[in-house]
Amino acid sequence: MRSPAELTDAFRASGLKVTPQRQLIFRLLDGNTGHPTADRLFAEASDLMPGISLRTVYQTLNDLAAMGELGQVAIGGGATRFDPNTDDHHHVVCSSCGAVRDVYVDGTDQLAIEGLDGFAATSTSIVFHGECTECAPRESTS
Amino acid sequence: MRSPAELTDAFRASGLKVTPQRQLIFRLLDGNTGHPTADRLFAEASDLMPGISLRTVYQTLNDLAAMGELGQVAIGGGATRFDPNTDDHHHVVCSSCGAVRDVYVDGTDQLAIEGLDGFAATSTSIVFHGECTECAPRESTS
DNA sequence: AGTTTGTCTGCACGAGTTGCAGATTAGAGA
DNA sequence: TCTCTAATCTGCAACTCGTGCAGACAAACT
Repeated sequence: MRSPAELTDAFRASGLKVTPQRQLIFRLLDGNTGHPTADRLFAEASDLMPGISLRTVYQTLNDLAAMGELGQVAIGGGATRFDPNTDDHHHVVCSSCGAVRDVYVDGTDQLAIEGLDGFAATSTSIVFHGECTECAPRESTS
Repeated sequence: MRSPAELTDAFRASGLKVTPQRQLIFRLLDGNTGHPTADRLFAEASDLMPGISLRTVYQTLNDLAAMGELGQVAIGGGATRFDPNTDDHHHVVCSSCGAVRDVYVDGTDQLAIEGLDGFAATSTSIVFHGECTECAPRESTS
């Protein structure tokens, strides 16, 4: 995702208006590596701008995603996770707490895919499941 | 997923009962490569057994998944896709129609993952996105 | 066949997300 | 700066996917 200032220009260039609500969301996402849900961002935004609507948060996130400035991580189950990191990367998800972390994977071009059968794959998303350091069993201290 | 007959034994061995509804669902899943949603299976089941409840379909699918007989494919967006194929495999999803197909990927062990940072990854799921042969632009015949 | 215990159905509910409408405001032009 | 128009905001209803619950029912052991 580009910087809040650049997004401001990009929004106007697309005929979209730049409101205080949107600027706030730009700032909350800028450099955010926590892969927040819309609800989480709404909570953070509400602290800084009481009265902001959840609907507005969704609207802005969808706009950003449509512009390709924001990724959406499909882990199964709960709410959509948003990711301002638009680099070519993948994710690890903690099976216990649901934490998501960016990982960079090398060697995806060398994968031998069998069974494509005419299907043209244009992008790849890899999700690793495991346990984060917080949730990992610490020397079985039970 | 094992055969309907084997599942019958496995269910009973787990203290679960084997009902006509469950047997029907076993049969609908047996060899099914369409990655159906619960709703889709409910529609098919309803044709063969009018009056069957969607709740029962969910219940049975969850039981099968808990027993490890059924996989769940996390593509973003819609309903959960169920997959009776329990081999070590991955998926391609058509961006246009949402069709899902199994693919076998070789070389996942050679992937170099950077940024794990203590995170212990125990399983990997890869989803390729692209267009299926049905949806692919056919020589731009427009 | 009788009894126990899990299952079925139908419905209400809950999470996550989107559609809609009226009030509001960004931003271009006078 | 004032005006105008189109985009946006908020609040609420609605929608999708999935689960909890309760009473009727049936599988399967004895």
